Amino acid sequence: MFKDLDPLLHAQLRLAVMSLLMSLESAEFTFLKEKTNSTAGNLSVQLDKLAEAGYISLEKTFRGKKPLTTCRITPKGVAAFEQYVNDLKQYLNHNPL
Amino acid sequence: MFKDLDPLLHAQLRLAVMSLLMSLESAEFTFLKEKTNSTAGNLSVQLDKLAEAGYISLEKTFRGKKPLTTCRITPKGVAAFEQYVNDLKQYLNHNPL
DNA sequence: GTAAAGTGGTTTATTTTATAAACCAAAATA
DNA sequence: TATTTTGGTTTATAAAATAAACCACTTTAC
Repeated sequence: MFKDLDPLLHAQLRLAVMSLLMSLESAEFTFLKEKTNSTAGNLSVQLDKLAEAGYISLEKTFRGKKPLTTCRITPKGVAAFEQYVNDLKQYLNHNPL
Repeated sequence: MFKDLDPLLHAQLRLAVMSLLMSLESAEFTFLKEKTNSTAGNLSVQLDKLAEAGYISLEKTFRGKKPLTTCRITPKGVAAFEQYVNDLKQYLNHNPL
């Protein structure tokens, strides 16, 4: 009855990041940090997890002399997000038996 | 932008239990165990947490000689569930900026 | 009747996660 | 030139989920 929820997406910060990236071509680290109201440490860790799963790509460059991390959702990430949203519906629409 | 999700509800098993109880007058331990496909140990722990938060009530009696645990959602639980579902929408409907 | 397995759980231990704290290099500011 | 700020990473700690072990009692099989 209840499908398992993708544990990578069923976590507040990672879900927020993915949600933002779903509607954005790309987003910078600092932008995500602000929008999600997270600490840099936490965000850094969670971005790495999403990247390791292949849900997002991370491009690390420099803007002038300062580091610049740019994030993009991948096709795999889009698919995973959509699947997650779909699976979650079972939990939210409390269907009677 | 992203409201904090109630950590008590943002957990697969507890959410599944609450989802079931939203549409049921009451449910027995074994019923919830089957429907959620969980182990007795895990379910026991998570039910206790929901009960401690006042989201459900647990009635422990006997049926014949065997223990019988009956679970019910409380008004507080209903409110929390509805709030959670509402908050979650922000994360799912990826609104552009 | 008594050993073995099953029911309906609880308790404790282990693993996994999330979060926070500490740190680092470079740059900007005072 | 010391101090703070920026843009992060790495490491340590706290919290959570899960699994394993256990318990009381019952039923079934010898």
